[in-house]
Amino acid sequence: MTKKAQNKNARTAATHSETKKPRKILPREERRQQLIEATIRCIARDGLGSTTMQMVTKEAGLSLGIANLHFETKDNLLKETLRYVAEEYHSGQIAIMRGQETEDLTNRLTALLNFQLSQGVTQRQKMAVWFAYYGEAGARPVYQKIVSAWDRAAAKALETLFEAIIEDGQYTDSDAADLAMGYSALIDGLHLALLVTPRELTKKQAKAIAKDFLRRAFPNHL
Amino acid sequence: MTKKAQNKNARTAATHSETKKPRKILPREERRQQLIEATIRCIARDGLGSTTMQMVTKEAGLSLGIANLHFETKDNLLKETLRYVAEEYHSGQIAIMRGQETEDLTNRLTALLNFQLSQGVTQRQKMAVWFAYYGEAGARPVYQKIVSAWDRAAAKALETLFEAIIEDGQYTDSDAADLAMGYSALIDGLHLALLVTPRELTKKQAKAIAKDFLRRAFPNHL
DNA sequence: ACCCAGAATGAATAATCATTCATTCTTGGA
DNA sequence: TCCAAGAATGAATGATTATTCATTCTGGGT
Repeated sequence: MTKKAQNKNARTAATHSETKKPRKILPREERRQQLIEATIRCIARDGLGSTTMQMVTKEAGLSLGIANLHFETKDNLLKETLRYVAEEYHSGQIAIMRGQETEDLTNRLTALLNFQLSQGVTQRQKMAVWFAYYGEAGARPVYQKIVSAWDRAAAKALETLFEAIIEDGQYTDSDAADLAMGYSALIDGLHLALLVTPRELTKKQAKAIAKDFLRRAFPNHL
Repeated sequence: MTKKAQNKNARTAATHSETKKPRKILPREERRQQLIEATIRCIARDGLGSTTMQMVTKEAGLSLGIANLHFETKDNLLKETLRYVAEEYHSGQIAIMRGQETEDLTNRLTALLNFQLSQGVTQRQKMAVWFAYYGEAGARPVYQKIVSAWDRAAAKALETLFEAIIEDGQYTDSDAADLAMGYSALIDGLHLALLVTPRELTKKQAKAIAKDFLRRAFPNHL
């Protein structure tokens, strides 16, 4: 028997021991989530530009056609992935800023900072996806649109928090809007530095730098 | 005579008035620069991921094969484009920071800020290219390598400048390295905001925010 | 005036990819 | 137990793309 014939047999015989994969059927939403998470890993590993359907479905351990079955098109899969990451980050942020947990402004501020530079947010996977989309945002208005609603909500919440702190601490020469924009720009910039030049910046340092910014702005609170 | 025949003639007859393009021969370096600039425009307009050789060469008004002739591969063209943008930005920055023009530290500081948020640097074209590459940097070490040498040099120059200012102003409780990292993160974040949400932030505002950061850090100098 | 080195062209090639869909398989309910 | 609804598969298709290279053209040197 030739090797070719053996291979053919192996592929034909359903009872062969090696690499049998019992097809599993799951509800639509579970599969969608599974595919979104595989997409995140692929984008982080290989970049948005060279992520293919083959890679994503293989990463998820499923067949090639599955992504089109649940997302129609690749474009759709990418948009849903961005939506997921954006929602995860921004909703977490906003929950802290609107903060039911604590009335104390200083606590809310440090909780926000700790979240924004937390292990979960600053893992390469998440930041890589984030900046991959930013990189294409200039050319793809649809990406901007997905993020902008969340972005505005987060900016508004931050401004409101800063206003309360400014009033509480009588920082009369500070503008809440400008400070909020500056602080979120700083956080974005630190995320970028953590992603691109991790050798030059630890998470601990990043936290210290962000805290410095807040201390200079609100000295009576930190 | 049919329309088809006319078209055929038009294409064949070298003397026809319409769309004749006298082939021009230029030295290698000029063509390379022309192609790099076309690449920048394409990345800004359509994104790094969907920029094709056809688009770049058409944008440059040249034939399809020309880019491979002068850059060997598309990958090479993209790397050289990044190198060009990185050099333009960082060499400009560093020249100001090392500043022969003025010994005055405050002047040097504001000159730096004005350059970093100048018309030339903050035009969509340049920022879009910049962040398109950052978006892929996580997956493409070669991009990190191209930028990192310049990046370290700029960071070093900024740190040196800040050290001088700290000594000059006796800001004893400030760390030059942390301040420098914070300031460049802030500038990066402002660039990102100008690119992605230009409606929410003007260049004037961005300058005011950056200046605020420096004022809080070096109150006696600004 | 006239070559010819090499710059420029673009049709052809080969590789890669997203998407389709005929077929196979799974499982909850009758 | 058995069946049908529909979930999952992956070979095939058609579109797009980077790259090649035979051919054409240009202009500086003789």
